Amino acid sequence: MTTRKTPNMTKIRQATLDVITVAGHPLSANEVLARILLPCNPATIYRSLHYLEGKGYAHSFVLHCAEHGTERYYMATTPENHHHHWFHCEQCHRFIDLGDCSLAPLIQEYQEKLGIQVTRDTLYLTGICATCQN
Amino acid sequence: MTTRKTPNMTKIRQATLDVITVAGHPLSANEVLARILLPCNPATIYRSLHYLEGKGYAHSFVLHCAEHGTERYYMATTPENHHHHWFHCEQCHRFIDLGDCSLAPLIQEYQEKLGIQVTRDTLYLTGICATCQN
DNA sequence: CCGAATTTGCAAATGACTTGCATTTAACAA
DNA sequence: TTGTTAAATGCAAGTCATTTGCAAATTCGG
Repeated sequence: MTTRKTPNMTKIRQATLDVITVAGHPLSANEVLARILLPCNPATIYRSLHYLEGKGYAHSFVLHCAEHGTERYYMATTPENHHHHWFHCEQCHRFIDLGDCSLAPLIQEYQEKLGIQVTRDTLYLTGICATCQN
Repeated sequence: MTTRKTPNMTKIRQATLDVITVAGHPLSANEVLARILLPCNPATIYRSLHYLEGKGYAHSFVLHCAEHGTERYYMATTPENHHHHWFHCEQCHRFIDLGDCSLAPLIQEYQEKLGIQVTRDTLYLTGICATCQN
Protein backbone atom coordinates (compact mmCIF):
# COMPACT_ATOMS: atom_id res chain seq x y z
CA MET A 1 0.00 0.00 0.00
CA THR A 2 1.54 3.23 -1.13
CA THR A 3 0.49 6.47 0.42
CA ARG A 4 0.20 9.16 -2.17
CA LYS A 5 2.65 11.86 -1.29
CA THR A 6 0.93 15.06 -2.25
CA PRO A 7 -2.73 15.49 -2.90
CA ASN A 8 -3.32 16.91 -6.28
CA MET A 9 -3.83 20.37 -7.56
CA THR A 10 -6.76 19.31 -9.66
CA LYS A 11 -8.32 21.27 -12.48
CA ILE A 12 -11.09 22.54 -10.28
CA ARG A 13 -8.71 23.53 -7.49
CA GLN A 14 -6.47 25.31 -9.93
CA ALA A 15 -9.45 27.05 -11.51
CA THR A 16 -10.66 28.08 -8.08
CA LEU A 17 -7.26 29.55 -7.28
CA ASP A 18 -7.23 31.31 -10.63
CA VAL A 19 -10.59 32.89 -9.92
CA ILE A 20 -9.58 34.38 -6.59
CA THR A 21 -6.19 35.40 -7.93
CA VAL A 22 -7.63 37.23 -10.90
CA ALA A 23 -10.30 38.88 -8.78
CA GLY A 24 -7.72 40.58 -6.62
CA HIS A 25 -10.14 41.04 -3.76
CA PRO A 26 -12.04 38.75 -1.39
CA LEU A 27 -14.64 36.49 -2.94
CA SER A 28 -17.31 34.36 -1.31
CA ALA A 29 -17.83 30.74 -2.30
CA ASN A 30 -20.91 31.81 -4.23
CA GLU A 31 -18.97 34.42 -6.10
CA VAL A 32 -16.29 31.89 -6.97
CA LEU A 33 -18.97 29.54 -8.17
CA ALA A 34 -20.43 32.24 -10.39
CA ARG A 35 -17.07 33.00 -11.95
CA ILE A 36 -15.51 29.61 -12.37
CA LEU A 37 -15.57 28.36 -15.93
CA LEU A 38 -15.56 24.64 -15.25
CA PRO A 39 -18.84 22.92 -14.53
CA CYS A 40 -18.65 22.43 -10.83
CA ASN A 41 -20.77 21.52 -7.85
CA PRO A 42 -21.13 24.02 -5.01
CA ALA A 43 -19.90 21.48 -2.48
CA THR A 44 -16.76 21.06 -4.52
CA ILE A 45 -16.10 24.79 -4.43
CA TYR A 46 -16.27 24.71 -0.65
CA ARG A 47 -13.94 21.76 -0.52
CA SER A 48 -11.65 23.36 -3.02
CA LEU A 49 -11.42 26.58 -1.02
CA HIS A 50 -10.69 24.60 2.13
CA TYR A 51 -7.95 22.82 0.31
CA LEU A 52 -6.39 26.02 -0.96
CA GLU A 53 -6.47 27.62 2.45
CA GLY A 54 -5.01 24.51 4.06
CA LYS A 55 -2.16 24.54 1.57
CA GLY A 56 -1.55 28.21 2.19
CA TYR A 57 -2.66 29.33 -1.26
CA ALA A 58 -5.51 31.36 0.15
CA HIS A 59 -6.56 33.33 3.20
CA SER A 60 -10.09 33.90 4.38
CA PHE A 61 -12.22 35.71 6.88
CA VAL A 62 -15.87 35.77 7.79
CA LEU A 63 -17.67 39.00 7.09
CA HIS A 64 -21.24 39.99 7.69
CA CYS A 65 -22.97 42.54 5.53
CA ALA A 66 -26.60 43.49 5.87
CA GLU A 67 -27.47 42.73 2.30
CA HIS A 68 -25.52 39.54 1.74
CA GLY A 69 -25.52 38.06 5.20
CA THR A 70 -22.63 36.23 6.79
CA GLU A 71 -20.20 34.61 4.40
CA ARG A 72 -16.60 33.56 4.29
CA TYR A 73 -14.47 35.47 1.82
CA TYR A 74 -11.31 34.14 0.25
CA MET A 75 -8.39 35.82 -1.41
CA ALA A 76 -5.23 34.42 -2.91
CA THR A 77 -2.11 34.54 -0.81
CA THR A 78 0.49 36.98 -2.05
CA PRO A 79 3.96 35.69 -2.94
CA GLU A 80 5.34 37.15 0.26
CA ASN A 81 2.53 35.56 2.17
CA HIS A 82 1.45 38.92 3.52
CA HIS A 83 -2.20 39.31 4.18
CA HIS A 84 -4.14 42.47 3.57
CA HIS A 85 -7.05 44.03 5.33
CA TRP A 86 -10.13 45.32 3.62
CA PHE A 87 -12.84 47.88 3.69
CA HIS A 88 -16.24 46.65 2.60
CA CYS A 89 -18.85 49.03 1.22
CA GLU A 90 -22.26 48.00 2.48
CA GLN A 91 -23.95 49.75 -0.37
CA CYS A 92 -22.16 48.53 -3.49
CA HIS A 93 -20.68 45.45 -1.85
CA ARG A 94 -17.20 46.26 -3.12
CA PHE A 95 -13.94 45.73 -1.30
CA ILE A 96 -11.20 48.33 -1.02
CA ASP A 97 -7.71 47.17 -0.23
CA LEU A 98 -6.34 48.74 2.93
CA GLY A 99 -2.89 47.35 2.28
CA ASP A 100 -0.63 45.05 4.18
CA CYS A 101 -1.53 44.05 7.68
CA SER A 102 0.00 46.56 10.04
CA LEU A 103 -0.93 44.74 13.20
CA ALA A 104 2.31 42.84 13.72
CA PRO A 105 3.76 45.15 16.41
CA LEU A 106 0.43 45.33 18.21
CA ILE A 107 0.05 41.56 18.12
CA GLN A 108 3.60 41.09 19.30
CA GLU A 109 2.85 43.36 22.22
CA TYR A 110 -0.24 41.41 23.17
CA GLN A 111 1.57 38.12 22.89
CA GLU A 112 4.27 39.25 25.26
CA LYS A 113 1.97 41.01 27.66
CA LEU A 114 -0.67 38.27 27.86
CA GLY A 115 1.35 35.18 27.05
CA ILE A 116 -1.03 34.32 24.26
CA GLN A 117 -0.12 32.70 20.98
CA VAL A 118 -1.90 34.51 18.15
CA THR A 119 -2.45 32.34 15.10
CA ARG A 120 -4.81 34.56 13.21
CA ASP A 121 -5.96 38.16 13.15
CA THR A 122 -9.19 39.34 11.65
CA LEU A 123 -9.60 43.01 10.85
CA TYR A 124 -11.93 44.66 8.42
CA LEU A 125 -13.81 47.89 8.17
CA THR A 126 -17.28 48.41 6.81
CA GLY A 127 -19.18 51.50 5.81
CA ILE A 128 -19.88 53.53 2.67
CA CYS A 129 -17.30 54.04 -0.01
CA ALA A 130 -16.51 57.38 -1.62
CA THR A 131 -18.56 56.63 -4.72
CA CYS A 132 -21.66 55.61 -2.82
CA GLN A 133 -21.61 58.70 -0.64
CA ASN A 134 -22.81 60.85 -3.53
CA MET B 1 -54.83 56.13 16.94
CA THR B 2 -51.86 56.97 19.09
CA THR B 3 -48.41 55.83 18.15
CA ARG B 4 -46.49 54.57 21.11
CA LYS B 5 -43.42 56.70 21.53
CA THR B 6 -40.73 54.36 22.81
CA PRO B 7 -40.66 50.59 22.52
CA ASN B 8 -40.29 48.96 25.83
CA MET B 9 -37.38 47.64 27.77
CA THR B 10 -39.22 44.46 28.61
CA LYS B 11 -38.29 41.93 31.25
CA ILE B 12 -36.66 39.65 28.73
CA ARG B 13 -34.72 42.46 27.11
CA GLN B 14 -33.55 43.68 30.47
CA ALA B 15 -32.59 40.18 31.50
CA THR B 16 -30.70 39.74 28.24
CA LEU B 17 -28.80 42.93 28.87
CA ASP B 18 -28.09 41.81 32.41
CA VAL B 19 -26.64 38.55 31.18
CA ILE B 20 -24.18 40.12 28.77
CA THR B 21 -23.31 42.84 31.26
CA VAL B 22 -22.54 40.41 34.05
CA ALA B 23 -20.56 38.15 31.73
CA GLY B 24 -18.11 40.90 30.93
CA HIS B 25 -17.07 39.25 27.70
CA PRO B 26 -18.70 38.43 24.36
CA LEU B 27 -21.52 35.91 24.46
CA SER B 28 -23.30 34.13 21.64
CA ALA B 29 -27.07 33.95 21.47
CA ASN B 30 -26.86 30.36 22.62
CA GLU B 31 -24.76 31.31 25.59
CA VAL B 32 -27.20 34.04 26.53
CA LEU B 33 -30.02 31.56 26.24
CA ALA B 34 -28.21 29.16 28.54
CA ARG B 35 -27.65 31.84 31.16
CA ILE B 36 -30.88 33.75 31.15
CA LEU B 37 -33.11 32.99 34.11
CA LEU B 38 -36.46 33.77 32.54
CA PRO B 39 -38.16 31.09 30.46
CA CYS B 40 -37.55 32.32 26.99
CA ASN B 41 -37.74 31.20 23.41
CA PRO B 42 -34.56 31.18 21.31
CA ALA B 43 -36.16 33.41 18.70
CA THR B 44 -36.87 35.95 21.38
CA ILE B 45 -33.23 35.99 22.42
CA TYR B 46 -32.24 36.83 18.87
CA ARG B 47 -34.83 39.55 18.70
CA SER B 48 -33.82 40.83 22.09
CA LEU B 49 -30.16 41.06 21.11
CA HIS B 50 -31.08 42.90 17.93
CA TYR B 51 -33.08 45.31 19.95
CA LEU B 52 -30.26 45.95 22.39
CA GLU B 53 -27.76 46.51 19.63
CA GLY B 54 -30.13 48.79 17.78
CA LYS B 55 -30.59 50.86 20.91
CA GLY B 56 -26.85 51.04 21.46
CA TYR B 57 -26.88 48.91 24.59
CA ALA B 58 -24.77 46.22 22.98
CA HIS B 59 -22.11 45.70 20.36
CA SER B 60 -21.52 42.56 18.39
CA PHE B 61 -19.23 40.90 15.92
CA VAL B 62 -19.19 37.64 14.04
CA LEU B 63 -16.44 35.24 14.98
CA HIS B 64 -15.58 31.86 13.63
CA CYS B 65 -13.93 29.25 15.77
CA ALA B 66 -13.17 25.74 14.63
CA GLU B 67 -15.02 24.08 17.47
CA HIS B 68 -18.09 26.28 17.74
CA GLY B 69 -18.48 27.42 14.17
CA THR B 70 -19.57 30.86 13.10
CA GLU B 71 -21.61 32.82 15.57
CA ARG B 72 -22.36 36.40 16.46
CA TYR B 73 -21.11 37.47 19.85
CA TYR B 74 -22.58 40.28 21.89
CA MET B 75 -21.22 42.37 24.70
CA ALA B 76 -22.71 45.20 26.66
CA THR B 77 -21.75 48.70 25.67
CA THR B 78 -19.57 50.47 28.19
CA PRO B 79 -20.78 53.73 29.70
CA GLU B 80 -18.37 55.68 27.51
CA ASN B 81 -19.57 53.73 24.51
CA HIS B 82 -16.06 52.54 23.80
CA HIS B 83 -15.76 49.17 22.25
CA HIS B 84 -13.09 46.67 23.05
CA HIS B 85 -11.32 44.10 20.99
CA TRP B 86 -10.84 40.51 21.99
CA PHE B 87 -8.59 37.55 21.80
CA HIS B 88 -10.34 34.24 21.50
CA CYS B 89 -8.68 31.02 22.61
CA GLU B 90 -9.57 28.26 20.19
CA GLN B 91 -8.86 25.62 22.77
CA CYS B 92 -10.77 26.72 25.86
CA HIS B 93 -13.13 29.03 23.99
CA ARG B 94 -12.45 31.89 26.38
CA PHE B 95 -12.17 35.55 25.52
CA ILE B 96 -9.41 37.81 26.74
CA ASP B 97 -10.00 41.54 26.72
CA LEU B 98 -7.49 43.41 24.61
CA GLY B 99 -8.73 46.73 25.86
CA ASP B 100 -10.19 49.76 24.17
CA CYS B 101 -10.19 49.96 20.43
CA SER B 102 -6.99 51.65 19.34
CA LEU B 103 -7.90 51.86 15.69
CA ALA B 104 -9.31 55.37 15.67
CA PRO B 105 -6.22 57.08 14.21
CA LEU B 106 -5.78 54.34 11.64
CA ILE B 107 -9.42 54.55 10.64
CA GLN B 108 -9.27 58.31 10.45
CA GLU B 109 -6.30 58.00 8.14
CA TYR B 110 -8.13 55.58 5.86
CA GLN B 111 -11.20 57.75 5.78
CA GLU B 112 -9.22 60.76 4.68
CA LYS B 113 -7.03 58.92 2.24
CA LEU B 114 -9.77 56.89 0.59
CA GLY B 115 -12.79 59.08 1.10
CA ILE B 116 -14.61 56.22 2.79
CA GLN B 117 -17.06 56.50 5.66
CA VAL B 118 -16.29 53.81 8.22
CA THR B 119 -19.29 52.82 10.29
CA ARG B 120 -17.91 49.74 11.93
CA ASP B 121 -14.60 48.06 12.57
CA THR B 122 -14.14 44.41 13.34
CA LEU B 123 -10.92 43.24 14.89
CA TYR B 124 -10.21 40.15 16.86
CA LEU B 125 -7.34 37.80 17.38
CA THR B 126 -7.52 34.05 17.75
CA GLY B 127 -5.01 31.50 18.94
CA ILE B 128 -4.03 29.72 22.10
CA CYS B 129 -4.15 31.38 25.49
CA ALA B 130 -1.36 31.20 28.05
CA THR B 131 -3.13 28.56 30.11
CA CYS B 132 -3.79 26.26 27.18
CA GLN B 133 -0.20 26.40 25.98
CA ASN B 134 0.90 24.18 28.83
C1' DC C 1 -4.08 -1.59 -18.08
C1' DC C 2 -5.05 -2.59 -12.86
C1' DG C 3 -6.05 -1.49 -8.31
C1' DA C 4 -6.02 1.77 -4.67
C1' DA C 5 -6.81 6.24 -3.08
C1' DT C 6 -8.50 10.72 -4.02
C1' DT C 7 -11.94 13.78 -5.94
C1' DT C 8 -16.33 15.01 -7.35
C1' DG C 9 -21.49 15.14 -7.71
C1' DC C 10 -25.61 14.70 -5.54
C1' DA C 11 -28.72 14.84 -1.97
C1' DA C 12 -29.59 15.12 2.65
C1' DA C 13 -28.19 17.08 7.02
C1' DT C 14 -26.63 20.77 10.08
C1' DG C 15 -26.85 24.90 12.56
C1' DA C 16 -27.40 29.77 13.12
C1' DC C 17 -30.64 32.85 12.40
C1' DT C 18 -35.17 34.76 10.54
C1' DT C 19 -40.01 35.11 9.79
C1' DG C 20 -45.18 34.49 9.67
C1' DC C 21 -48.73 34.18 12.48
C1' DA C 22 -51.55 33.47 16.51
C1' DT C 23 -51.46 34.62 21.31
C1' DT C 24 -50.08 37.21 25.24
C1' DT C 25 -48.67 41.40 27.41
C1' DA C 26 -48.79 46.07 28.52
C1' DA C 27 -49.39 51.16 27.52
C1' DC C 28 -52.70 54.56 27.30
C1' DA C 29 -57.17 56.84 27.33
C1' DA C 30 -61.65 57.08 29.21
C1' DT D 1 -60.34 49.82 36.59
C1' DT D 2 -61.30 48.50 32.00
C1' DG D 3 -61.37 48.38 27.04
C1' DT D 4 -58.58 49.13 22.96
C1' DT D 5 -54.61 48.39 20.50
C1' DA D 6 -49.70 48.24 19.43
C1' DA D 7 -45.86 45.79 20.65
C1' DA D 8 -43.65 41.51 22.41
C1' DT D 9 -43.41 36.65 22.61
C1' DG D 10 -43.87 31.60 21.52
C1' DC D 11 -44.02 28.29 18.18
C1' DA D 12 -43.16 26.24 13.97
C1' DA D 13 -41.58 26.53 9.57
C1' DG D 14 -38.37 28.64 6.45
C1' DT D 15 -33.81 30.39 4.81
C1' DC D 16 -29.16 30.16 3.74
C1' DA D 17 -24.27 29.10 4.08
C1' DT D 18 -21.81 25.28 4.78
C1' DT D 19 -20.88 20.28 5.73
C1' DT D 20 -21.21 15.41 5.13
C1' DG D 21 -22.32 10.52 3.61
C1' DC D 22 -22.05 7.84 -0.10
C1' DA D 23 -21.72 6.21 -4.77
C1' DA D 24 -19.58 7.17 -9.14
C1' DA D 25 -15.73 9.10 -11.62
C1' DT D 26 -10.96 10.26 -11.87
C1' DT D 27 -6.14 9.61 -11.47
C1' DC D 28 -1.72 8.15 -9.55
C1' DG D 29 1.70 4.48 -9.17
C1' DG D 30 3.15 0.24 -10.60
